[in-house]
Amino acid sequence: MTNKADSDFVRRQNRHLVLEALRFAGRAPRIELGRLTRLSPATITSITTQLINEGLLEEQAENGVSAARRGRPSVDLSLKPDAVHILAFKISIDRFELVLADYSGTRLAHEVKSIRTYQMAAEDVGRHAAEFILTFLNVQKIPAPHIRKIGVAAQGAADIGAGRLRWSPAFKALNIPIAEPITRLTGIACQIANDANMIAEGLMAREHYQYKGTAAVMFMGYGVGMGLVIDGKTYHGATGAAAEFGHMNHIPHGALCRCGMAGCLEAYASDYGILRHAEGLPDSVAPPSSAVEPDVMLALEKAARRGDASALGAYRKAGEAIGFGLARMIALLNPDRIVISGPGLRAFDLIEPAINAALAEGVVPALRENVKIETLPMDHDMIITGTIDKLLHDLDRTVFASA
Amino acid sequence: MTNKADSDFVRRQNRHLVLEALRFAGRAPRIELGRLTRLSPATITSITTQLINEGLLEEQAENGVSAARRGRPSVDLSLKPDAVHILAFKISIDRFELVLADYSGTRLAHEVKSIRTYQMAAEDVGRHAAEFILTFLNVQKIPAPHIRKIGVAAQGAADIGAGRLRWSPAFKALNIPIAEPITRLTGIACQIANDANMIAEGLMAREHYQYKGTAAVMFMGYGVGMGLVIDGKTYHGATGAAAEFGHMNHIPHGALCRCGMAGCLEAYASDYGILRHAEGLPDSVAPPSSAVEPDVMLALEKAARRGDASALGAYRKAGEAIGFGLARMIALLNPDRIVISGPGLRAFDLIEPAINAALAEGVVPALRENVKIETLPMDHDMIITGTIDKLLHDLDRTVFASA
DNA sequence: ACAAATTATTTTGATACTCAAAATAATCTT
DNA sequence: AAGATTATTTTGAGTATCAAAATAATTTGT
Repeated sequence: MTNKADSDFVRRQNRHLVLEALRFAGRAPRIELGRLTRLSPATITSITTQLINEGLLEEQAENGVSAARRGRPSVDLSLKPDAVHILAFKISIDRFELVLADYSGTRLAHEVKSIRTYQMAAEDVGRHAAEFILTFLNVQKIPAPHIRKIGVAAQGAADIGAGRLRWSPAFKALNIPIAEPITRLTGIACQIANDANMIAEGLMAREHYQYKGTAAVMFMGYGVGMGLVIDGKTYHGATGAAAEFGHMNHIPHGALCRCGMAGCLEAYASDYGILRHAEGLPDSVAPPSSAVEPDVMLALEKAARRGDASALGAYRKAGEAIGFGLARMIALLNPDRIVISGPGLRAFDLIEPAINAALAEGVVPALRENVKIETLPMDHDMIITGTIDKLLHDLDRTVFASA
Repeated sequence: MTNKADSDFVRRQNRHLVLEALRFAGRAPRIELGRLTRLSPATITSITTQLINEGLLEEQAENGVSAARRGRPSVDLSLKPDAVHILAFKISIDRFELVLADYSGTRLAHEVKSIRTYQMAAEDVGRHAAEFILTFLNVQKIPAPHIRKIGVAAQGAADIGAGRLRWSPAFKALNIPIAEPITRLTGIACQIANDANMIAEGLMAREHYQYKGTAAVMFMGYGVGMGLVIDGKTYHGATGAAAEFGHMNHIPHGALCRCGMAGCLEAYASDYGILRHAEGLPDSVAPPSSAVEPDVMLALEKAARRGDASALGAYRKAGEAIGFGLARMIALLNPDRIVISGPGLRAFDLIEPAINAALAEGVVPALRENVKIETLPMDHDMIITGTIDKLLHDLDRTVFASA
């Protein structure tokens, strides 16, 4: 059951609609916003003047486009960049990354720090993160109060409500508090999310203004992740740890996984899983604690392309794991789209036949036929992009939608 | 992105709220509706008088409850039973079942028909169904136009949009048109759904007025089904064939399933799968085309309780399949609740240890710990109940919520 | 028996929002 | 320079909700 509606709700909803339309379009005249939102010109005028007065929107001087047309020229509106600033913080193995962005989503500054994460004590992580943030803001000469929100994207299982990282390959420690210490030490609101979810977020936000379907965005590389978009919204599960596709069991009592369990999909299809098979090591060999170097994977790929049987076999096993994993996911969720991305895509042609074979064997054709499988060239930045998108959309919805 | 809001939307939303509150409460005075919906007394008066005038609500004479209290006594309102009538139609192997219900959800008539479904030609199914319905209405002396909607619940994969049954254990034929022929021949609007989804629907509607969580309702018996409730709404997937838990692959290249694939969970955990193992037959033996007789399963259960090793082994295999299936589902969806039901529950104590063992092995403890697993005694009627609930909720939302 | 107290419901008047239609603004065409 | 055309704003109407006041229907107390 949803909540009651009143005129306050109406205004919030429609303000939100206008903001999202403009975020999607980049810049657009009022008449176009009316078309996108289906609101009348009168209402658009009312809402946009309000938003301009609040400093969220601004008129763009040069329009150009309509110069050759008859009639009163339209005036483009756009989000006002300095309405608010946000920080996207990406945590991966031995690496902190920070990006400052404005309200329009434009990136203003970028900073990377190498830092030994794996052995870090749980209670120190937040402090290290906060120090990194404060130094960054100091260098950029931006006072912390100008930042409205920090979004942290990390590998592993995030507990969104508690702002903690339940488990992550970047850390040996478990249940690491992230959001609370950052907020306490910097004074800036902070939320945490899973990195694959952020990719899905960014992808859907970018491609579809009103995407209402169900899509699974898979991500393969040093690990295997997934972001789920269900009925047009990124799905986080009861505690924010949904779509742990990499740790969905593939073979009962199977290969040893980084997470400590046996038989996880990741233990067959991630960089280290593929490598372990290619090297002929038994499934019971413990995975390495740090990421596999890119050139090692490159060498493996080359070997496979030369026809090396054990390399080819390892890729085949990876494809079979992914294929059956996707088959299981399809049976459960009946999505209309699957998007595959990640650095592992480089060797996708070596994996794909096994994926397709497994899909043909693992799920009834009627269901299989109904899902479109696409690949998307990897862009490491997509996690940051998605985090920025999510932060801004959240602000639009929760903060700026209300008067 | 959602739709624009206007005063029309506000009224619809709040009318819906009032209807749902009353459906939940059964009967309640206006003041209580105000509390449940958070609408002001003035608004409740306005909405309820309108609904009464439209013949959807009525005042109840005897209140009784508040007789001993001071002040103006409250007047209970309730849904007016004869505002509308609906039909719930359950299709299972060799069996049609029809229930007539009124707007309050009260069942008015019930009819079962034995009919050979399995060999039926795809194009005949709708005609047989329509004939059954028309005969029923004739006997009950109810003109077809008095029925607002028919809801069909069937085993197997339903294509909700197309109103077809893609695949069902009740029929040998595939892609059977259901909704269209029924509507054409009876003149009554018709929709189709998966039976396990209807159980989930009924369960959630009954237990929680404002349940917002994510739950999986599993159903074990002649087959294995599942209904998913995601963020408080039953989830149907892109084409209405979601939650085909029974046909989620368990073991690659594994046991032969009714659906024609190999290795489906159902091939291990359904009646026929358990029986096949108990009888020591190889996994490649084709499943029977009709349901296993209940007394056969009862005999198997007794054998297991006597300590029969092959029977116990079969139950153990079933538990392992279910346990790993649930583990995979948990990794993917991170639900807060799992409800297990169905006739197979009778032997649940024989299966449970293996389920728990598989869960312990198949999913990281952090995720496992976060989900509550409950069992619910089977009530065959729950499919009908859920179908009625869904029909009425849909009517409340789509038809009666608008002026 | 009757006033006071109490609780439920309805009525009244104010406010907020969208929208259609009219008015105004700013351009191009001829 | 008048007319055509397109974008935006203004005006006036309509419909919601809501707070506060009024009314209704009881019980309690004397």
